[in-house]
Amino acid sequence: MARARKRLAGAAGPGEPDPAAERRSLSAAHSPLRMGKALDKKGPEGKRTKTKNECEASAKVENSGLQETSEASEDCGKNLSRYWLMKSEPESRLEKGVDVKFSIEDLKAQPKQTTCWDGVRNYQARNFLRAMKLEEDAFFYHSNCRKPGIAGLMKIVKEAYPDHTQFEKNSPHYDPSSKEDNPKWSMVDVQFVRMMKRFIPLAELKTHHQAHRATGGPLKNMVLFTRQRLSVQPLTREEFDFILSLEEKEPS
DNA sequence: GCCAACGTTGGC
DNA sequence: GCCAACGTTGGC
Repeated sequence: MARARKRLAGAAGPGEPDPAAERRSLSAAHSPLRMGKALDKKGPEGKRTKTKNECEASAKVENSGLQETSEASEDCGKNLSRYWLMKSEPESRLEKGVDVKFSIEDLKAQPKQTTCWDGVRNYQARNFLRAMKLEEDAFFYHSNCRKPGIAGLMKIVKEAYPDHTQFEKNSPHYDPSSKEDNPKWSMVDVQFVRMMKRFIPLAELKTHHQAHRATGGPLKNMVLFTRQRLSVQPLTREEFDFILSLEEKEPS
């Protein structure tokens, strides 16, 4: 966002999590929570970002929970492709006097249609950012708005690096506990790929999720529903492909 | 380490 | 605007 808004990820407030909390989150495995996107710019880029990590690290972190391990281990070796869902608020909302709004239209309007995904302040979400690799696909999800749902597709164009907003006192995402020589929070850069052929509303995803819980369908464990509030979350390939297939169908 | 209070997320 | 879910804080 250019100013963005993002939602951040974490829930907690002021700030800074302690190591124990971090450990807990990591081990917990997963869950996604929420997130938001960010904003804007200040620097070269503006919005939120993601991170980078390697296979090993990422596989460990992530897998722990959310996805299946088997899948994860596979990834590590070869096809490491993973898919993501990242939340951002498309409607204006002030956070410490700063508008965190950042919609997919805002992303499209950025230079090179690229932004840094800043403002994530939740350990699980941060760890997912760190697990992201170049060229991976992510859904751009509109949250906390009149029409929540998946608006489009973007891809990771820069792996995780320190989120500069954690050091900026004026940022709504300033974290006084984070030190320059040991940054706590990360972001990645994302680039717009395309709008969904049709907007996929949260309600529709939920309907499928509920049906799939009974039938064993692809959305049965979708993190969007199993871990509320996670702003950066992983999707399996099956989840990703199923959601893309919804584009061709009539709204349900 | 437990756990109650607190604050945030985010759908409705 | 309400409020349920849930992560974080901080006393003990």
